[in-house]
Amino acid sequence: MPYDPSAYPPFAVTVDLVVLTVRRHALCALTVRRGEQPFQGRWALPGGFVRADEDLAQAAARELSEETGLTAHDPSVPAQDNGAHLEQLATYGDPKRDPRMRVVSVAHLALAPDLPAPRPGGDANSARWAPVEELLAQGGYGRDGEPVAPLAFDHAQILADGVERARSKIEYSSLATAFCPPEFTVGELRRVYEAVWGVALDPRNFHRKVTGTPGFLVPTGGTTTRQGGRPAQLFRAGGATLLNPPMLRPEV
Amino acid sequence: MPYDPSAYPPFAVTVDLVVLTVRRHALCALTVRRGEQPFQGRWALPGGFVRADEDLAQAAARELSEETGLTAHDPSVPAQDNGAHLEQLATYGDPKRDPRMRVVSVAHLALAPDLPAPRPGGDANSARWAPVEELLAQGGYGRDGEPVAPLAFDHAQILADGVERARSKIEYSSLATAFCPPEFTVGELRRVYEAVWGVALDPRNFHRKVTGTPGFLVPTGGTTTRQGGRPAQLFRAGGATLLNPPMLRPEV
DNA sequence: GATCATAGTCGTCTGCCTGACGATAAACAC
DNA sequence: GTGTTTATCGTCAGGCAGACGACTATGATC
Repeated sequence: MPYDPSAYPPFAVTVDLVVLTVRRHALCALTVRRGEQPFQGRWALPGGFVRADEDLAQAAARELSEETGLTAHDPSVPAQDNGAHLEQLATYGDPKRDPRMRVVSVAHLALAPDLPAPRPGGDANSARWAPVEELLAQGGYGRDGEPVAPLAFDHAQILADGVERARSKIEYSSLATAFCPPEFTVGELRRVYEAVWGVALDPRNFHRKVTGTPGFLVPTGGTTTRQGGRPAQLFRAGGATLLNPPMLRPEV
Repeated sequence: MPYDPSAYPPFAVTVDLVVLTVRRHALCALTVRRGEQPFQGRWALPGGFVRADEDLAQAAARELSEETGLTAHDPSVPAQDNGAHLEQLATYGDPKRDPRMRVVSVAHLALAPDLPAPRPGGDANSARWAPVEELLAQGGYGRDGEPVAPLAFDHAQILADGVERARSKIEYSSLATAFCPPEFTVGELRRVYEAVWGVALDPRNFHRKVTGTPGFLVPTGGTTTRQGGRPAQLFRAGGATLLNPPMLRPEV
């Protein structure tokens, strides 16, 4: 198989982002409204072309910053504030996924704490956080009864894969803290798990589990009552990244 | 961000394969000798360009077939014979990973049973199964005392990622059976786990665990003594793909 | 201020799973 | 027959998770 660099088929390479957060007890994804054909006016995942001198991770971090203002965590620096977790998800390269030309998209998954407001690009109507439940309800209806158009391109599949990755990854890693602000309570962390998994968890067993896992949570000393009820201890994420034994997602 | 299809930077897209098998109690990977610059004469992972009308998975399956004669399992058809497991691993796109041009490589992971002989391409000296331990021993020495040159390009990183994926995936899935022939004994399956993880497992506890997990193994009724000792029951892989609870990799 | 609702935290109990390991079974080599 | 090898069954103790009772500390309401 002789290697002829001039004979390779030309591709465009993009990065698409599945940016997840937890808002009002629901797992939400960032979507942007497409301004051009194809799929004009439809919602899509944010993304863009990889530049000629850019690594894939750099391109994903740049797109994330452009769309949300978030900076990506450097994985080598564990306990960082004000940043999102960013990792490569999978690559999608069906020849017909973009009708215009051959585009291979390297999807990335970002997990972010709840942001004050969707500030993407400055354009008001062009971006929003939408519950993944609505986005993935194919041909269904949103919470307000409006019919929901499916996402552009193969973005519904990409989103589904990203959500599944997030759901399984918070089982055996401490990634759920990426959805939380720098300081958070055990109850807030539990509501993250409940929103991502879509189940109810026993507060007592959850508390025992997360406080008993070494390196998962570090108490800051402070307390808060922002959730109402008895004041709760505040924690920061500990250094541990892998939970052993893992959190178990309830069956059924 | 206006979308200008004529302004995208041109990329070449390839698939690279991490093909793993278990031979003589060791986890081995398929490597091919490079015939051209750069890295001429060095060992590399098999791979090649994605064709213009090909899906990424199709390209990976085609390369796998060309190099090994294996056909890839269709994941939608569970209990298939004479095929390898094939899944996407990750995508590598550092701008400098190929000195000639911008190449993005979508790496795939294939798990295959021990093959009679490496029959890649027909060229004798151009391909071999090598223990991953030797391939990843950076600047180390192989089993025969010969110094080992590291793999070409970033293939050592790709191989390491593939091995780690395989090691973690046999924990919670039934994928270890992909390393076994269609019918196999509990002891043979245990040796697969031992080779992939590089640890020794208790035969009695292992036997209890795998035979007690519903859907993992289906007895065929036959027995064999091909491993010596008392005849062992033969099994086929059951329909279950996820093991719950998982096999636990021993600590340290 | 008493009462209530809400959320957080600590304990107990039971069942399941795992790791350590003894014992037996069925083949082959000599 | 004896020894060696591998397979398979059993036992026991420790750890962890699910179910759930009890108590604590706030703010809201009357």
